Amino acid sequence: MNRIVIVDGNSLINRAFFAMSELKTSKGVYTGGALGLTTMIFGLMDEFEPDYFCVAFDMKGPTFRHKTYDQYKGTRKGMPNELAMQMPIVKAILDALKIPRVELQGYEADDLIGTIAHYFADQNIEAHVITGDKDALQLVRENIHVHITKKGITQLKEYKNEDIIEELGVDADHVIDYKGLSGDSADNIPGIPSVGPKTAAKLLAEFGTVENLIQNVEQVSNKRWKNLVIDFADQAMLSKKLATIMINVPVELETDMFKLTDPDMEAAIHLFRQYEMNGLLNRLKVKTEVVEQKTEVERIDVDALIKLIEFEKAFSFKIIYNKVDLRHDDLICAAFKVKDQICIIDNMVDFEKLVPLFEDEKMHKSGFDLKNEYLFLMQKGIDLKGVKFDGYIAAYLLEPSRRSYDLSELVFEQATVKIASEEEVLGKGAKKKTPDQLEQEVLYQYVQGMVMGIDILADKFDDKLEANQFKKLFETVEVPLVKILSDIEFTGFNIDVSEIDHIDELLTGQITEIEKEIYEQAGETFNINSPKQLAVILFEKLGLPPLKKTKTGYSTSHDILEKLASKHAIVAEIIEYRTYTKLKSTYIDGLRAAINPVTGRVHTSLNQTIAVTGRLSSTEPNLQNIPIRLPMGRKIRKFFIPDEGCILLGADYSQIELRVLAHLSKDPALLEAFTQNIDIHTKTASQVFGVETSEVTSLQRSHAKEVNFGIVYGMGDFGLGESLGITRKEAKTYIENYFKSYPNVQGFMDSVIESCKEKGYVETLLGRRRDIADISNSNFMLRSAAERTARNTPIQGSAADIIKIAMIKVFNRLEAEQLKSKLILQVHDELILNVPLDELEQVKVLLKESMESAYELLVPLNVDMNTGASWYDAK
DNA sequence: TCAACAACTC
DNA sequence: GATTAGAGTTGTTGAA
Repeated sequence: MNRIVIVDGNSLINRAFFAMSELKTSKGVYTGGALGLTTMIFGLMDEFEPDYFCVAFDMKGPTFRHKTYDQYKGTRKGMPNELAMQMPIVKAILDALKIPRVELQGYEADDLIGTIAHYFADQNIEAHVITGDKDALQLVRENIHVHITKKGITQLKEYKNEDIIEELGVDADHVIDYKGLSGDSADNIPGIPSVGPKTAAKLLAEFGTVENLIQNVEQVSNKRWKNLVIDFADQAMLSKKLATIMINVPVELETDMFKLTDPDMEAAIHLFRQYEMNGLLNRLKVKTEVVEQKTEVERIDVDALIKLIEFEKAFSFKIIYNKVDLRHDDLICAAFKVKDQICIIDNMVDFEKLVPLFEDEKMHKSGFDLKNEYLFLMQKGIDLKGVKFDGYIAAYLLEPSRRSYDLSELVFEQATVKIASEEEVLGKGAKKKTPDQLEQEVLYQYVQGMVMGIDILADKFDDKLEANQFKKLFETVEVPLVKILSDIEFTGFNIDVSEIDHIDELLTGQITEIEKEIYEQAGETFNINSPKQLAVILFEKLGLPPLKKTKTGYSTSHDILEKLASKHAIVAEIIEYRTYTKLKSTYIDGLRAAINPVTGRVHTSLNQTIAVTGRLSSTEPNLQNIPIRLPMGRKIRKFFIPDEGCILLGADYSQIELRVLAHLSKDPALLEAFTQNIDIHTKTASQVFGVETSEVTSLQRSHAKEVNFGIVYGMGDFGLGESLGITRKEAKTYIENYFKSYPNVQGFMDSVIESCKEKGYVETLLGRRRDIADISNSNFMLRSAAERTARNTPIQGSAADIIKIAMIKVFNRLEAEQLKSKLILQVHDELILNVPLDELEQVKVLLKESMESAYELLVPLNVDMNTGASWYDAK
C-alpha cells in the first residue's frame, strides 16, 4: 500500500527549537529549529519509507477561527524572533530536498493536514500525520494514522482509537466535542467553565455530542452541570467549531503534487554547509542512491591511446606523482581518458611517447587542478599546451566562496556519481599515505575515477559557465593563468642565505636582551607570547587599565599596548619584543624552512581558488606579506635576490583600486583627478579640509589617504576616528565631505547594494561573481557586513582581474620575444621579474606597456617601476 | 587537532 | 539601537 507522511511543520519546528534553542552557526545564525525539523524528516523517511510527503505550515495573519472568535489563540505569544528567522532556512532546505510543503493564507497547518490526509485516505493511500498537537487526534479513521511526538522530538507514539479512548475517555470522532466542553487553554478555546476532561468525558459518554447534550440538557442529572450547559451552550458550540479541523480547505489537490523525487543535491549540500549542519550533510550522502563508478571501462594500452587521441584530438588526464623537490619528482601513474576508453600508464618509457601530444596545442586537454600537471611536466622538460578545461578553476568561478574543491565531492554534487575520494584512498592527518604506498589496483581505480570525474565536470560545468557568462573569463584569463602560476612556482625566487644568517644573528641578540628587560620589569619570567599570561602581568600584577576585552580575556593587541605605552616602560619593550619575534619566527625561521634544498630558492605556491574576490593567495611561503612598512622588517627584503647576471624589476600599479572606483562610479571629480594625474590623496585632502592643493599639509594628506582607503573598505566614522586618533564626530565630517566632493561615489555604492539585493551577487569588470547571502538579512550586524563586502568586492575584484590580464600579456610577450626574463611574483598590484641585465631596457618597456594596456578604463592605468640587486633595493 | 589571538601584506 | 575596515597566511598558545 502506498503511504504519505504529513508533517505539522510549525508544531515540530517549535519543539525542535526549544530542544536546541541555543544552537547557532559560527556566524551567530540560529539553526536549532531548522536542524531539528530536517533531522526528524530524515528519520521519518527511514521509518515510513513513504511514497508521498508533505510538510504543512501556518501562515501569518488571521484565520477563519480568528474571525469567528477574536480571542482565538489570544494567550499565545508570537514565535520568538530566533525561531522566526529560521523559517526561510527550513523552507529553503525543504525545497532543495524536493519535499513538498504547503501553506495557505487564512488556514492553519492543521486544516491543510486534515484536508490532505482525507484526500489521500479516500484514495486508499495510508496517511500518517506527524505532530506534537493532540488536536490532530480527531483525524484518526481508516487509513489515517496520527503520531504524536513525545519527549522532545526523538520519539513518536501512534494513537489508535483505543488509545484515544483510554487517554481522553472519548473516541476520535468525539475529540471535537470533548474540546467543545473542556476547552483548550493553549489555544484560548473557552469550552464550558469548570468543565474539565473528566466531566467532559462523562457527559459525552451519556450524550455523545455537544449538540445532543444541549438538546437534552434536561436529562443531565447533576444540577450544577445542567446549569453550566444551559448558560454556556453557545460558548460550547463555538468551542467545538474552533476545535474542528477542516477537511475541505479550498485547495486544488493532486496526488502527484506530493510525490517524493530526487533532491537537488547541489542546493542541499550548499545549504547544509552554509548552516554548518554536518550531520545532515553526511546523512544526505549516505541516503542518496549513488551511481557507483563503473569498474568495467575498457582499458587500452598506450599505442591504442595515441591513435585514439590523434583521431579525437582531445583527452582528459590526471598525473599522480611523488613530490620530491620540484626537480626530481617521480611518476607513480597517470590516467588518460578519450571517449569511454581509459589508459593507465605507470612508467616513463610509455609516458614519453605522449610528449608530442602534450605539446600539441591542437590536442585539447581537460584536467583538474592542472597546476599539478604543469609542475610535473615542466620538470620533465615538457611544455603542456592546449589546455581547454580545468574543473578546479571552473568550480571556483561558479562558487568562489567554497572552502574546498574536492574532485570527488564536486562530482558527487553534480551527478550523484561516487568516485574514490582522496581521503578514502589516502586517509588524512598524520596517517595520510603517499600514493606510492597504495596497492596497484586501488591506485588504478583511484586515478581512473579521477579522469572519469573530470569528464563529468567538463560536461556539467561547461553549461554552467556558459549560462553564467563566465566563458570568456574562464577561457581567456583563468585557464591561461594556471600555466603562468605554475611557471612562477617552478621558477622560484632566489635567496641570499648568508643575508638571512646575518639578520638572524642581529635579531636573536636583540630578542634575548629585550626578553631579559621584560622579565626584570615584570619581576618574574613568563611566556611573553601568551596573551593570557601577558594580560595577567599587565593588568593584574602591574595594575595597568585593561582597555578592551576579547572573547577570552583582556586584549593585548598592538593598538591597546600603544595606548598604555606612556603608563609603564614594559609596554614599549613588549611591542618591540613582538615586532622582533614576529620577524624571527615567520620571516627568518619560516623562510629558511621553505628554501628548496635542491634549487636553493623559495617556490611559493600562488593559489588561484582561495580568495573570494578573485585575488591570488600565496603560501609555503607566503611572499605576499613580506614586511615593508617598518625599516627593521623591510630588511627581510634583502634576502630576495635576482639570479646571477640578472636584476630584479618590480612594477606596481599606482592607486589601481581608486582608479577602478573612478571608472565604476564615473565620478567626475575622481575621473578628472586621475586623468590629469593629480595626487589623489592631496586632492582628497584639499576637498575634505577645504584648502588649496598647494596648502595641504602632510598630516592632512595622510588623513585623506586613510579616508580614501576607508571608503573602499566601507569604513564607518567610528573606525576612521579610531585609526586617525580623532573624534568620531570629526571623522564623520571627513566622510561627509568626501561624499560631497565625489558625489557619484555614494550613488555607485548605493546602486551596487541595490543590485546585489536584487540579484543576490555582485560582479567585477570581467563578470566574476560573488554571492552575498546576507545582503537582505534582518540581522543588522550581518547585513552591514554584507553591505561592506558588496561595496568592496567589485573594486578589489576588478583590480585583481586587471592584473591577471597583465600577467598573461607579460608572460606571452616574454615568450614571443624569446626573452629569458621571468615573472617570479605577483603581490596584488605589483609584478616582480627576474631580468638578465642585457634584457633590462627591452623588458622595462614590455612590462610597462603590458600592464598599462591590460584593460581600458575611463582613466589611465599608471605603472611605476624600480630595479635592484635585491627586493629591498627595488623600491 | 583546532580555536583564538596577534602580526605581517595589498 | 545595534556595530564599527575589504582580502589574505603564518606562528604561538592552550584546551580538547
